[in-house]
Amino acid sequence: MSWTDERVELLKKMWGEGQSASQIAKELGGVTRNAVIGKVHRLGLSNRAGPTPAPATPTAAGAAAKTETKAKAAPKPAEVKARPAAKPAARPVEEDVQEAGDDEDTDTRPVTVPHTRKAIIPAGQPLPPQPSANEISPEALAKVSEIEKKARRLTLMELTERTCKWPVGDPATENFWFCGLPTQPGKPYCEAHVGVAFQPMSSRRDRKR
DNA sequence: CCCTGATTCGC
DNA sequence: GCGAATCAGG
Repeated sequence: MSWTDERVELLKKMWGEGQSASQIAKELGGVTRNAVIGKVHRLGLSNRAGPTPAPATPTAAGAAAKTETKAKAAPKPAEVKARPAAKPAARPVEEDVQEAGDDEDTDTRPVTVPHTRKAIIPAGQPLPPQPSANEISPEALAKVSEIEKKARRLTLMELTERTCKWPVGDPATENFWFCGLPTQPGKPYCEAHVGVAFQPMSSRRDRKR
């Protein structure tokens, strides 16, 4: 594979969006993350952080006469600070806040759900189906509610191929996350969630209610 | 262990 | 220019 205009464009786009080199590599296909990183550097769009005014390069003073003069004033206004930033806004907060007086819960809760929540799915990848009030073995359900306490509570961006992609909570709420525990080899979910995600055809049928 | 980007250097 | 190997970290 070679770096065609299209591929380079996609690379720039994704890199600009804060995607990781490996993700970009997978998207492009035919290249490794190393190739992507290498290209990124050659393109000179490495530091995703704004034009960090690091002119005071003490080292560049005498020694290395590496005339790094490729800085064409790179006017990159579009260099948005696309930091993933997973705001910890809605943290359960289970600590006994011993504030001076004011014990009368002043309603300092994170955020209230916009009453009009229309099950909005966070754009993107194939999200696993919620088990809803289906017919799932109570054992499995119990197992799930158990592990959800241990879940890593990852954000969409933090998911990788080896993190459980089981969604928890309401996507329209701050209180939404993905399990994130280690996936079962070959599966998109962790052991517990595989249990409720993949119901054996037979058991489904046999389940008489 | 999983992952991240950065650098080097033979091709 | 390219990217595997390697480095340096989280």
